[in-house]
Amino acid sequence: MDSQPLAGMKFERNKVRLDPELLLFAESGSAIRIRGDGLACDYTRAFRRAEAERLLEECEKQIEYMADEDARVRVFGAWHALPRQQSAYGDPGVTYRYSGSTLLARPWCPVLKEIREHIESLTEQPYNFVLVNRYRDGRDHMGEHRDDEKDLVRGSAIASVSLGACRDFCFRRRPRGGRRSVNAEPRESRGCCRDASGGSESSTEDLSSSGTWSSRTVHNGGSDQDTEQMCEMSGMIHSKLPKLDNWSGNRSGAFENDSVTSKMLSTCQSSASKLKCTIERCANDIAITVSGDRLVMPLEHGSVLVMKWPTNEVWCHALPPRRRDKSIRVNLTFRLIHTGV
DNA sequence: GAGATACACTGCTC
DNA sequence: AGAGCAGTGTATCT
Ligand SMILES: [Mn+2]
Repeated sequence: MDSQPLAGMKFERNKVRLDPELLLFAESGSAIRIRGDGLACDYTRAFRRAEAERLLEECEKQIEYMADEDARVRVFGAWHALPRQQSAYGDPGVTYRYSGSTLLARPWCPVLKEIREHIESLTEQPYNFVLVNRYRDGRDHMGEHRDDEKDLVRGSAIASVSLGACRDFCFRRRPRGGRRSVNAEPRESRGCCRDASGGSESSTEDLSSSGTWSSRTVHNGGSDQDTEQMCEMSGMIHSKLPKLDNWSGNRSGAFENDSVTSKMLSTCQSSASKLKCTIERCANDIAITVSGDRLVMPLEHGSVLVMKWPTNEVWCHALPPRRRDKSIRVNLTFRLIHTGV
């Protein structure tokens, strides 16, 4: 479990199975921290309700979206309209490429500037770009993907601010689009061997010491040396980012209970042996569910989810349709993009 | 230049 | 009827 040489470690996809029965509840108004098995995410409320409402209103007034006819992507050879509205803002000249498309940043508008400043101070990381996705109703969605663009500064975090409708957000380890025959793994029991008892309190630090993810870059010729460098970088940012412990004051209203009942103020920790992932929560009421190999969490109005390295190296995420929902959601993903210089 | 990848869809089962 | 998986059938990037 400790110090093996990076080069000697092997990542085996699907070796680690999530406990399908795991269901975690917490009280709301604060923070969740997920660590382990390649996941490194922090979640908290970033704005109190009234403020979030105002910000959403301003976003609706100020943000301009691509014309529908421009919002198209090509996937698996076919062109499709995006199942959502999209736009991009950022520092002058910053562009972001994904899935063959190039987005050119519009100059910051006041509300995005304001939100960016708040999120920068909360996460202690600068951002020079924000991708805006507007989900008109529960039919709008986003498919599984990783934010693994080369334009992103290696090891930097992505801060995802949610305004409006609460929608589920899913993480999945499995690769999209199963390779056929050649690499197909021999069927392996997909059943839930439920021996949930195990427990074996994994420590929060298994992220940096365990080898489950570290030797494996994704499927593009990253070297072990790259990986080591990223580990170092991640360590740096890791030490700066988790401000969760300091949030118990009234800063940002993170613990203000103006919309929910908040009971426990103690930090509790849960872990599932199969998940090898630690979930810490502070007085929280959102439910994180793990079923099969999916981890699902609702993203509330006024919240921020910080996806840190190495989350996007291995885990896909998606915003699946929720067809019963009728209301809009605006999502802002703040990013740090390489500028040519 | 070869090999991996795919922010989308449909079609199917439950 | 909604949710979630499987399989894309070809351009693009490394
Ligand atoms: Mn994303």
